[in-house]
Amino acid sequence: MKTGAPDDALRDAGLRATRQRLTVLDALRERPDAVTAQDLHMELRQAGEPIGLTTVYRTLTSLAEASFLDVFNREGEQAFRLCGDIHHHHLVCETCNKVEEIAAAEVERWVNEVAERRGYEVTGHRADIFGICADCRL
Amino acid sequence: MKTGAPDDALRDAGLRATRQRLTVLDALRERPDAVTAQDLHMELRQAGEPIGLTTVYRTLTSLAEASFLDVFNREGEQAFRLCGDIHHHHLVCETCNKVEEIAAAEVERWVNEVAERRGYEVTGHRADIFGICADCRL
DNA sequence: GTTGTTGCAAAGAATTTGCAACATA
DNA sequence: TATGTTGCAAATTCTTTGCAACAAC
Repeated sequence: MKTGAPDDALRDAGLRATRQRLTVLDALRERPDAVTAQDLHMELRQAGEPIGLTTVYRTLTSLAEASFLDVFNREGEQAFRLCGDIHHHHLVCETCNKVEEIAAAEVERWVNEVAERRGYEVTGHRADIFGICADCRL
Repeated sequence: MKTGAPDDALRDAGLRATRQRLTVLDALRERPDAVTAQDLHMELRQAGEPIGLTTVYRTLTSLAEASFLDVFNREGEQAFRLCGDIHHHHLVCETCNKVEEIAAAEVERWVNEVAERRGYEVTGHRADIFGICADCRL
């Protein structure tokens, strides 16, 4: 029994701990990159996990709504990734799709300044960096 | 004959200046906000412009590929907006969808610092602020 | 036992493609 | 006139929904 029981997130989200949902959560825990519902479903099926595409979609959507996942809108589709904190930014490797979280105090400062100067009430912001990680540059 | 002839962009992109493409470009010039192919098509048709949805999609895609438009991936669909410079950031009003461009020297500095610290070769970044503009707050 | 969950099949929405008619250079 | 462009209809792709069988609490 390890810390951070696999179904804590589900309980917290008011979702029943079904085999399928646990499977999805486990898969997400092992990836540093963001996945698509389609891709995740295919991988799980290939790994022998019996789970329907619909369920993958529903599980990812529920977890994202409960703020357990980050949602990335790639062209045409959306990718999901486990996230700890509510607020953070990302460093994304465009080659392997790995996503690292980054702190951004500087950005927050800049956001507030700009918004105030232009008369906006801030409701959110995003600041992501795209690049090629050290491993992929080898 | 005004400066910045409406079809300069098309010429530059190696595209023929057809009535439809000029119509799309004109429409884009009048909007400070990003539009969806579907929405733009509907508006043009309602305005009596004979143009097909397929053509709107193709025109927007071509212009975006030629860097004349910015592409915003909203959930499920993508919105386009005319852009002058290759690089800039945005202040987006979530109520009226207006998009203002903002300078972000501070952000550029932050981007380079973070990337270097983590061993990434920067290929791009994005920094947008979402909020409610002064007009919409009245 | 209740009530939430699953997953198939079908519906939907956004976008792309085949192809014959047509406009631009 | 030669080649790029249009637009309809049909095909694709991602995502959602209806609903009956089923699993969690």
